[in-house]
Amino acid sequence: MERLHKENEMLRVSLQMMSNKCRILQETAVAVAADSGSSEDSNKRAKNEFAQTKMSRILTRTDPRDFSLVVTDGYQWRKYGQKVTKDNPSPRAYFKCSMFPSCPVKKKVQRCVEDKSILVATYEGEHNHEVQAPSGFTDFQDCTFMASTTNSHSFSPNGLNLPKPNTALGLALPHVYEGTSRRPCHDSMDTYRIEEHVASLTRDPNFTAALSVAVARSIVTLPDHSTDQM
DNA sequence: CGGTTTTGACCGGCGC
DNA sequence: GCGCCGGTCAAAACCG
Repeated sequence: MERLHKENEMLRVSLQMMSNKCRILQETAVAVAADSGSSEDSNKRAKNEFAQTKMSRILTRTDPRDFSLVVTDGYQWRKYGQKVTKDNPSPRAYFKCSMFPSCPVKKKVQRCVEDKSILVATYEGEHNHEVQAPSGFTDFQDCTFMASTTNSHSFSPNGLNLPKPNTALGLALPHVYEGTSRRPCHDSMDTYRIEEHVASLTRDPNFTAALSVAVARSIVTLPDHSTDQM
């Protein structure tokens, strides 16, 4: 019984967080537009990178007072370098996936020039393993939204091999598109569509309902030892 | 003690 | 060829 109360509370908190994220997503779509126009050179480079390897980007809004370069996404990362780049005074951190020694995935994390409260995480490659089950459901909550190069406008839930519990959330949350091999990063029309899309979603009571279902399902799919005892 | 982070050095690609 | 710049290495420090 107590567990049920806990789960209800968890569901309520999760829903609250999801709706917050929708707001964040809307805010950040604007930030992306501002950021993408900041450097032509980096755009060119980014375009080449996107064309050559499977890359994706996650934008995370953090506390402006928090200067750490940590983007929680369910994977374990080992930092192997940090560098201050020319076009951004904020240092860029380099991470490798440390869950599997053979996993080729790399991650670069840097603060947005325009809005230092936004962390831009660029993922390179694909994980060749499953993500470890998070110690708590909220461990994934910091992973706000993502841009998959393989499926820029769809609601593909697995752009980064996210685990099953997140799949439902992936279906509910749109991905922020930032760039593909065919299209430039500073596609204002895309940003506009994202904003429009998110705005409509946040106003849509059906979306909220869908979120409830998605969150509920994601909790159900988590291993629940309570069933052993009940 | 093992894993992670920090940080200066090094390397390779690219533009001039 | 040279210099700049981004990315990586590796040793030392740090931490649980």
